[in-house]
Amino acid sequence: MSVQDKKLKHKEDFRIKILSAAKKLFVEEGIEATSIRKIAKEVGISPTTIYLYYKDKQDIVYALHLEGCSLLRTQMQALMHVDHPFERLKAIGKAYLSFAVNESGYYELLFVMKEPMQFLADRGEGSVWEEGDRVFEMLIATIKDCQQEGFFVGMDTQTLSLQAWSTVHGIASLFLSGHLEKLNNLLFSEASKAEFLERTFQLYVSMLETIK
Amino acid sequence: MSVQDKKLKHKEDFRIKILSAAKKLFVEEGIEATSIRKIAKEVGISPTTIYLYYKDKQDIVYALHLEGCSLLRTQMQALMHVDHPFERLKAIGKAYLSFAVNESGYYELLFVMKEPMQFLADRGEGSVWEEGDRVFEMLIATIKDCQQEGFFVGMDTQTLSLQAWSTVHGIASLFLSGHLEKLNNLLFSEASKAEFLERTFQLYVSMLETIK
DNA sequence: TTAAAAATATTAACAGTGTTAATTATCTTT
DNA sequence: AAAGATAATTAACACTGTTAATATTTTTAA
Repeated sequence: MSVQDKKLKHKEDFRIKILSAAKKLFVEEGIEATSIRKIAKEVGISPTTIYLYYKDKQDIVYALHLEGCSLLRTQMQALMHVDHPFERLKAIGKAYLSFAVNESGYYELLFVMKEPMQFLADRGEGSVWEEGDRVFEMLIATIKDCQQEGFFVGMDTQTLSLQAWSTVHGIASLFLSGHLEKLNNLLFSEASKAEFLERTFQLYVSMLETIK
Repeated sequence: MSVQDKKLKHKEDFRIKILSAAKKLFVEEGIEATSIRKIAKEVGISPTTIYLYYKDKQDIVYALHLEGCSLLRTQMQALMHVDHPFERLKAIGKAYLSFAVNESGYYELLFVMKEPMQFLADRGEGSVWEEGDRVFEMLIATIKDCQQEGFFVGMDTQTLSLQAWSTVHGIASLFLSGHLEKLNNLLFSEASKAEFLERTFQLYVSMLETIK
């Protein structure tokens, strides 16, 4: 291994070290409470050393967001084998909601926080959220398959996909932000907390089945 | 006017002064960039003086959120006279989306940020988001009216209401967070930006019409 | 092997943040 | 006018992200 390769490896190793420290902290204490200084302490280096491996904090946040993206994509990819497209669509929706609940930190990073999108915007006007695109692509493909099987005939695929995403994102984000909990009209007990996502999702599914 | 009344008035005047300074800053520079120190400078007082009138920053954020709530409620209230309940439902949905676009700062304060809900949670476990409740109540009432007119027969009113809210919130929040913009699959031009909200909303409306 | 050069890491520092304690100024009451 | 209560301020703490200057280590060249 040449010296140059060693350097690159060292650089990559450190990037990973920093990132996993960041992830550990942000899982344990939340994304807001995760500072550069705490990450540095976790890795055992000086705070400024981090800037040799990441441009700034947004860069770290973006890198973390990429990890979340690939995790979600992996989970959804496992469902792409489901034969019947409408069943697959339902499975994807459920998986998305599960991801929101079980990986709430990642979910906020991917779909709620502005930072990752701002990072892309800073990178240039025409920059694209490729990792998000890949995930969304699976939804589009599934809905296209549905249409070929006679579902949603004559409807615009893109609008349909965006609407499906909006629906699950809407309920997931209201849930995670704590808004549902504080709404008296929904006076739900601890037990039925997660059930609320399920019920709303099921209603949407039944609406999709009706319009067929 | 007694001395005690004068004191109360002075206190209330100052609370309003601080709040409108906060609102001005957060409209001009965004909510993130609005600090206690900047608010104080805007009012022309010392930063610590603010703590004589508001418990902490979260308290100010919550007060600001209340103003946003009443603004949204006012706008929606103006639609409650629409006779046909389904037409009213559509009008409410449009008004909600308009609020999200035209009062994006308030929208984030009301439905995206965790702080106001955290403020309630800190106030006690059984605390309720009354102002939000009042807005949501209008949606529930409208959907109930729809059901009495033969729409959505046999469906759960609460779930239906929550699902309607989720749908519009989903598209609004994805739009405001910048996620839609960076999605290549949606490659939308500047002109069609707002159109995306409209299209997705219309699709939902047509779905509601279909299930009738 | 040693001296120069380059890469890497650290400390010090800046300009901010929210917030509290101690101190000063102002107003109210006796 | 003096005493007491209220209001407002300054000073300070413990943080934040980030940059410049300095020190250390590693690599290259003589």
